[in-house]
Amino acid sequence: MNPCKNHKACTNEALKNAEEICKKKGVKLTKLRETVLRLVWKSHGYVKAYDLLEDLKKIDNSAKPPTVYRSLDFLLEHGFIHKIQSLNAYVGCGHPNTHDNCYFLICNECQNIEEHCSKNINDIVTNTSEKINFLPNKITLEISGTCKECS
Amino acid sequence: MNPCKNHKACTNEALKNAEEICKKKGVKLTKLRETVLRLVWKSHGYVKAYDLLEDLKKIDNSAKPPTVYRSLDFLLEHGFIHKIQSLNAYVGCGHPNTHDNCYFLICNECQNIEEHCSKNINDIVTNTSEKINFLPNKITLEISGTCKECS
DNA sequence: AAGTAAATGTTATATTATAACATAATTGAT
DNA sequence: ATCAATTATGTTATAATATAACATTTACTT
Repeated sequence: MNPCKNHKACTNEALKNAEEICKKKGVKLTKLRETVLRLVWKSHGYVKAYDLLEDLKKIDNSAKPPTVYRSLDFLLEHGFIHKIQSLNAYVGCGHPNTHDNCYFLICNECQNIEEHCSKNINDIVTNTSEKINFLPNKITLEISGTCKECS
Repeated sequence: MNPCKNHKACTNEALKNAEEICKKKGVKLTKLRETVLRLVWKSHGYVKAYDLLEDLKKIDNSAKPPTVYRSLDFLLEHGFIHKIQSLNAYVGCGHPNTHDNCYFLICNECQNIEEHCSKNINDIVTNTSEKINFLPNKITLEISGTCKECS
């Protein structure tokens, strides 16, 4: 899954997108936040907060849990990463301009995560919910299984 | 949401179902497991593991985290409860014989959870996944929002 | 009754995340 | 440029969630 030809390019694009969006929004992608985003993007797999912390410590030994969680919070808030609830893990967002209607395919073998967006699925969920007068706010859809390459 | 007329009846039915299914499967719904299941069913809302632990301690002061988690594991394994991944919480399953294709509507106001099943949603997810040769194994679909009564 | 498997008890610790307060950097108004 | 305010980061401590490892008890099988 996600056999990207050139992962450095993926990462750089993600970083560039984040920069642009921050600029547009008037928020700051500080050095720390950028570093954390880069670390999240070290692969197309998911990363765990305390693994990020270990990675950060290699750069700045004084890093502590809040260092990581604050950056993660910022990155989540602005849609540069997503949290995978079923794994307590984080993954970079490949299309941070439109982070609606997303769901995640999680390969149990290679740990890679593919983010998909489907207005279709989103509409069905929304319609079904509204039929019973439930007003949906946030949809968490995570599908674990085995990806093409691993099966 | 879930304005059940008689929650005692809900609970008793859940307990009865669990008993029957255990009998059929040849597994044991021990006193402890039954107690935990009853505690999970104290409402239609979700419960947190350490709240259950507090509840259990009122009955048996020697209860400890593994006491709760082991029972939860058993109840999860046999489909008597579900884990709500986005909340790290647990909720009773209202129809434990057929716990496929389920998703959860979580009201942010009243904390109640309604479990729904839709072969429709499940099929769409499955088809969409398979189109890209992803073999789905487990689908986590959790929708938080506001229920009819709370909106 | 003895042996085995399953369940529970118990201690300790791992993992994930946040609260609370201190300091530093940045911004914006004067 | 300076001060005040805001934002970001540093730091210490601890809360919240979950499991590992081993001991004991209970239940089941023969």
